[in-house]
Amino acid sequence: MLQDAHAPLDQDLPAGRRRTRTPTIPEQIANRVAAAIVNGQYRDGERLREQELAAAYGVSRGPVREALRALERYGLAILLPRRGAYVVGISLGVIAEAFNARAALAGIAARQLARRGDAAAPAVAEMQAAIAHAAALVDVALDESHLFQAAIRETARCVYRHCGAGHIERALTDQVDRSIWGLMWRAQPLDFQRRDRRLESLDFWRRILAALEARDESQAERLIRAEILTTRDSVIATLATVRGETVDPALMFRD
Amino acid sequence: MLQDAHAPLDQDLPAGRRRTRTPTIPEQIANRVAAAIVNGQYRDGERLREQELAAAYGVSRGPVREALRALERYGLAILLPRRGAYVVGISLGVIAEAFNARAALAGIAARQLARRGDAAAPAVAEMQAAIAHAAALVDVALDESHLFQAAIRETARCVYRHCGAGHIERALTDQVDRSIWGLMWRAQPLDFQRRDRRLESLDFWRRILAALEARDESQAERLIRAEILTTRDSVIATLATVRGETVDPALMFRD
DNA sequence: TGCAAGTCAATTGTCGACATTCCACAATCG
DNA sequence: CGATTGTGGAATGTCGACAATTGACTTGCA
Repeated sequence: MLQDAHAPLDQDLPAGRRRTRTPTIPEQIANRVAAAIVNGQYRDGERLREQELAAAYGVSRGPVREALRALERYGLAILLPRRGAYVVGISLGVIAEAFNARAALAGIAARQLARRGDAAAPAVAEMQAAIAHAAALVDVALDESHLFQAAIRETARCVYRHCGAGHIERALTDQVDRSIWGLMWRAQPLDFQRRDRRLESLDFWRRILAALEARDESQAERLIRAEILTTRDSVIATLATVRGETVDPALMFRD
Repeated sequence: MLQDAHAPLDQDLPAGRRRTRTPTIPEQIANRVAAAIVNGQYRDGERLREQELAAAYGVSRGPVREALRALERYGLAILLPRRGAYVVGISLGVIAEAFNARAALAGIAARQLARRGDAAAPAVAEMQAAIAHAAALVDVALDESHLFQAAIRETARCVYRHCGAGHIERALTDQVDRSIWGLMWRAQPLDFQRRDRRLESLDFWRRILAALEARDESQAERLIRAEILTTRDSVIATLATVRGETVDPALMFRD
């Protein structure tokens, strides 16, 4: 795995053609390697050599080291002191479980938010803004789909932020966000490259917002679960094709 | 905050006097700064300058950069690209909440484990070993209290590992472990410097083990909650003295 | 006087070289 | 013949220097 001498990093492009707010070099490297891992282009346990990666991306080992630390944080690699970095193979089952866990948590959060009554007003306002932002990005270029995804992600975060299930619940959601989402939001842009999926997701969130405004707990929970499980199915289907791998059907429940 | 030019890092000690399995330099730096943050020796938002830290610990900026990434992972600092690292002040309330969250989760895990019947056998065996290990470390030196703490931590992990509440529950526990524990196991060695606390904790775990063997769900849950909340009270009391800070009494509930 | 653009010091980002440690292999010994 | 110890190569860890960017200050202009 290193066949792709890759497209140039953003830093190598003329300033005029740069994407919005250029991510740092370590971030870009981490994102590319992460995507490669999620797409199954690395074997489980495969070694990630600093020198190799540095050469492949045309940078020195410093930024690569940082990228490896980031991958470790996302659970996509393990770093053994003095022994190097190794890929943690992510099976489709693990990815499916991540979506399932999130669906459950998000469902609870949405239900609680709907129950909160007027205390949910700030959430609704923020969601409207976030959804509008996402809507404006529906037709963004294929390789910019992460922008749309970020907007959708922000919409979801509004729900978690304001679910108000005590500081404990909030803390948990935050923590989970750091890692499980780490997987998901690497897989999802792949999904949002399809315009119909963008529209579908947008529609889901509009209906979720409506349910919250109507304080319909069950509907809010049902819809947010459906949105996440739909994403799961779409992402898993894509990855299953790319990786030629199958998933335990039991993990793909719909309920 | 940098008055302590600090004790020498382990690397500077002769090999014979080194502690077991010397941590890497970045780890040691991260641990010291983290302890300083938890102990309230930094103000919220205070800047962490790479050059300063490097000079203070007698290393170059490379290891310091890595240590800062680790602190970010623990939620004790935020890193802004090109703008440096800033301390995230951890209030006693946040620490108390971390313990509270853990108490709730651990209680559930213990209950489920007790309910699992003979499937819990491996957990019991591992716990016995871990407790024996901890017992052997009861009289370890004050500045080695982290060794005892590690043994106790392993004991707790046995419960989480085998609680078997589905992959989802396990994943959540793992995720929470990465961050919330990040706070707790930095605060706890402080606590375990007192021999009576070590004995008390050991006793708790022996009783928890007995409850698990007896398959007494309620007792197992009650005890593990009590152990964690006891630790919470002790740690918070110590920190409150050191930092001259008070905590919302509502967070210090007992059952 | 208020605002804008330009400049400068300080700090982080990156690099290449050197030091250290680990692993694999091989030679030696029991 | 198996186990242990020594050696060599390769990769990670660390370092100091240079480059790039930021934010604050100063300067110029309306």
